[in-house]
Amino acid sequence: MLDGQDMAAIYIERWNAAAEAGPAAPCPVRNVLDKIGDKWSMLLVMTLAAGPKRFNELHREVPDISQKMLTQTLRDLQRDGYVGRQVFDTKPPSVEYRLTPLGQSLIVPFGQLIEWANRSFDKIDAARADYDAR
Amino acid sequence: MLDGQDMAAIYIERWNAAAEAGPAAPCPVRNVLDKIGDKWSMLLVMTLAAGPKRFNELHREVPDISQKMLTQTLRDLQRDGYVGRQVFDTKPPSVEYRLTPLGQSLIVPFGQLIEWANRSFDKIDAARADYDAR
DNA sequence: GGTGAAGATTACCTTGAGGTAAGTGCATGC
DNA sequence: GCATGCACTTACCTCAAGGTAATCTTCACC
Repeated sequence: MLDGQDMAAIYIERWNAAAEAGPAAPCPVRNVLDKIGDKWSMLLVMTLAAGPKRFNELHREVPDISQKMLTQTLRDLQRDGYVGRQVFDTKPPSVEYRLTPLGQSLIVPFGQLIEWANRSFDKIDAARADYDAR
Repeated sequence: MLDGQDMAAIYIERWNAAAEAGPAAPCPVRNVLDKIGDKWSMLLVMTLAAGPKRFNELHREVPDISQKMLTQTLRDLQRDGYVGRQVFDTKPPSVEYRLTPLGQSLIVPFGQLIEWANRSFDKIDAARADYDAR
């Protein structure tokens, strides 16, 4: 089992390798982190964790997202292999999105992070209040 | 032990609660994810995982970052309680940054994610190549 | 023949993250 | 007395993420 510092080393190593290789070869870890940082990707992944959903069904469950961003985020997730898209030849055609095995495997470590965030956010809040008081 | 779907539920629940409460109360989970998504925060945290470092020492280890962003990112991390800042009254004064216990505790789940990213990036690459071929 | 749903695409605009470059105050080394 | 290192700060600029709103196509329904 690796500990925190080993993970740190992996990230830094990848980052530096990518930096040397130039902008053409972005850091693979950053690649994943960018997805996690963006506003909708992980919310959609988590919504799909409950099972496959259709386009408008997703839109109803995540009403804040615009149609444009829903389409675009789903395309990105599909391109990276997190989500599969299946068109059914009904009239009008319906489209179903579901997590791929890769997408499902992300839920495990990502979930740990959610759990940490959930456990820690009052400490963060306290730290902020403390900092802002000065 | 919670499974992936429970974590999903936590995130979605927090998100919706924040959405209802209005923009004044942002989602606590998003808060953490935003830090993870930004370009420098986690790279600095991981760099500090090896031990306390001074300002220019950090700058030397992460040469791509600008002074402005280094200062700003460190301030943000300090505000959220991830890093501590200690000034030594030497001449010229030297400043040391180190992870707090909170910062150290983040390394564990974040490290899991790094490990996942590291294991999975060739699958992602393959998915992209496949997608782009069409 | 007008309306509405499904699953998008397009043009346009705003905001903010992050980069560049220069300056600051102080002290030591040459 | 000039340059250099430390730890910043400030002004300015750029670019891309994401929002809004309108439009499209095909079919079913009334």
